[in-house]
Amino acid sequence: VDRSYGQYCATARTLDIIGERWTLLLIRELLTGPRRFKDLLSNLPGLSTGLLTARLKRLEHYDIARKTLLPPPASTPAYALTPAGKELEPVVLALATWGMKHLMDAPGDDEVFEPSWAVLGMRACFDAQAATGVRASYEFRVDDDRFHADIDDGTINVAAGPAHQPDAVISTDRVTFRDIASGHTTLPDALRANTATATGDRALLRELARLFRLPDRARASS
Amino acid sequence: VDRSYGQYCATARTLDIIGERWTLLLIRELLTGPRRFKDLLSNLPGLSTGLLTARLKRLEHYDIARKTLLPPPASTPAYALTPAGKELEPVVLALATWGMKHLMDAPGDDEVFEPSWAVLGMRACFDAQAATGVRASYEFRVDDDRFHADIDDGTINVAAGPAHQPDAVISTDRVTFRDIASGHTTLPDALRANTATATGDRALLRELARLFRLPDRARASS
DNA sequence: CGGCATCCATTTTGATACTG
DNA sequence: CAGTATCAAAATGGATGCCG
Repeated sequence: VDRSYGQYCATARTLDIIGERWTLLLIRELLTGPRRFKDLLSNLPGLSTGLLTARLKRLEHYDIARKTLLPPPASTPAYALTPAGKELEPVVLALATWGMKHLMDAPGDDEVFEPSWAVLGMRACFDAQAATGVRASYEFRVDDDRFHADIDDGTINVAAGPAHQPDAVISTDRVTFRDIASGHTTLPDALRANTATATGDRALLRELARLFRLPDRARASS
Repeated sequence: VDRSYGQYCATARTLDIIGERWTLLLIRELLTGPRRFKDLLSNLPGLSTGLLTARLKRLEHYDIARKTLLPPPASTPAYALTPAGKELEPVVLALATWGMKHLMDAPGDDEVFEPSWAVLGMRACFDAQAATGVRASYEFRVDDDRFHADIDDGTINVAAGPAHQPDAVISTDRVTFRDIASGHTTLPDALRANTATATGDRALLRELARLFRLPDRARASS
């Protein structure tokens, strides 16, 4: 039940552990914060409860994720990455970066979308160079979901949940947000079309386009 | 036969294409240069001819690899990465970096090892900072295999084949090379034990330890 | 050598029903 | 809600035979 590539190679050994189907997407989910069993299921359509259990067990066994309790008043079980698990972020961001450059044509009719995925997208698109000396806190409200990006002199922290002291707040719906995140429209265009609204520091809002750069699209193979 | 995650997400789309078993290891092989069908088979024990054919077809379909002819006098068919395929190097290096830090205990009795894998390891361990202003060409001879690393002011190019004008040449056997690459011994120790020999620029040989740094081992979970 | 095709045993998966 | 248990469908692997 434990199929290994049988190679003394760092890449192969990593893939022995996290190379199975669903595992890297599961890690993607956990990279934006602790998640409950049912939320993992609903964000990974097609994954069955049994397989999710097996994957989580495996991640626990290798000290990549851990079962925890959400802080009160929730006090409900959830899964969170360990430090070793968080160190897999470069792997997921590298996959995302390549995908953004080569694969992000229009969404398929049957493709689902979760705003939290764009949280990782922002980490991948963040331009640390452009952010030197910049200090800003943005809050994003997408329907009922909200998350925030805190930027401080070349570093960024994007996570789920509201910002503590946002300098600017952007509100929009899921479809518009998806189109902005994928480069099919821009925030200024959405503001003009009234599908998005923004409040707060005007100058910092204009900075957004400079801080997050989508890669030039290279091709659109199917 | 084409199972997709069905998510509008760059990570998921990338995994739709290269997430199947064997695919990333196949890309690892091609990242060190064009390879013939039989060499791919022999470096990926357990992969069958039919599955290798299927994987190569898929990579060709997505313009990640291409079937080419090796230059004369060989003139034999081989597979090489396209530019888009080479851009997957950060993915493989990220996997390797994590694996080196967390998983590289002693080799299992049944684990195979190919020196070419260490070529990628060198790219992953290369410290661009430490190499500013350094210009050097190293050749490595591992039994009959040879490859080279050319360093020029913070950039590195590691590939199979001999160096054009090596400043230093290191010769050793596969086992010793494996132990050096995995941090279980060091080049100076191997030289003292006469399991490795080195000729050429002494100063540049000493530089090696500074240019390539293995990560601190974090744990050794099985 | 460089593949493609076929057959078959074994694993992995996906869907669904079920329990504390 | 958080999982277990079950079963059918699909993917994989290994061997082998064939052909240019």
